[in-house]
Amino acid sequence: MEAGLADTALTVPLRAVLERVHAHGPQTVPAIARSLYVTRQGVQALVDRGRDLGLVETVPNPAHRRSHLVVLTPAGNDLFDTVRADELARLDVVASGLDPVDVAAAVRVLDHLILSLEGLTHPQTPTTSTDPAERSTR
Amino acid sequence: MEAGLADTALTVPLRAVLERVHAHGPQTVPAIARSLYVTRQGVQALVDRGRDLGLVETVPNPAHRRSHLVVLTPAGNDLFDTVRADELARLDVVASGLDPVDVAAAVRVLDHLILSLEGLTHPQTPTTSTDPAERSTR
DNA sequence: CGTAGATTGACAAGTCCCTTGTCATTATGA
DNA sequence: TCATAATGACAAGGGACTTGTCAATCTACG
Repeated sequence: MEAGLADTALTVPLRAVLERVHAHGPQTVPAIARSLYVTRQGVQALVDRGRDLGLVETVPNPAHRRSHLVVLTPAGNDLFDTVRADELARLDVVASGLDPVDVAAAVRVLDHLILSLEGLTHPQTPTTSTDPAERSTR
Repeated sequence: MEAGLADTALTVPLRAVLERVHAHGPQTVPAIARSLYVTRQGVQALVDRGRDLGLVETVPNPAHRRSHLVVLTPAGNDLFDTVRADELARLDVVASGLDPVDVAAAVRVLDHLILSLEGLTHPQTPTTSTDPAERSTR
């Protein structure tokens, strides 16, 4: 994945933030942090850099006066689409040697691992858990 | 995995170095670095810390006057065994909900991914490639 | 309605891992 | 033998993450 980011100003964690906003729409910094299993302070630094790069911006949040929503700018959206297309092109080469049945099984295993490890390492609130719809994608 | 290291002086990368030496015996720093896809300088720093902790030591290398071999001390070996046992205990809980057939398929997929991505990102010498026997373990 | 507790923004200090770069020393192979 | 590659050692720097703190805001309950 890093290879596809080489020509851009993105890093892997920053790409993860963009992906999250791209897939789930405007969110607050703490919401992104919870979905990525890191602290809000760390995500805040990534968002700040994304804003400096003109890839994201913060808009008022009707549900909270101080906690703004992070959204993609047109430039950020375009860049993410480009990076994503680049990754998929590389993946096609890799996928050519894979059995779709095996891939489906692998997805089941990894989904189970994510859920199990989530239970092992974060045995608290199951409320803000990761959106299951995010997994099993492609 | 990090959870199992919480009580120890280990970090995830340092654990990886110990695992490599544990599984493949005495090796030079550059050899470990190649197997982990990082630079020898980075591994050298990890080995230095491992030595400070009394977990590894360097012994003369009959094949090279300056490039010593990294080996586990008894303390390092014991600690790794303990950590490993701890991890397996946790894994048993996770594995209870997994279909062995799916796991086997997942291993095939991941092996393919490792090899394919290795080809994509390191399109050079296939000589010092990762030992295939290391994968598909348990 | 008011207040206690939780969440959030903002700022700070610090650690860990990894990178690139350099130079002298040692190995390797033509 | 000699050019090239690999290695050790030292350095500088960056990126990501953590913990800690305090004030402002939100939420829920009495």
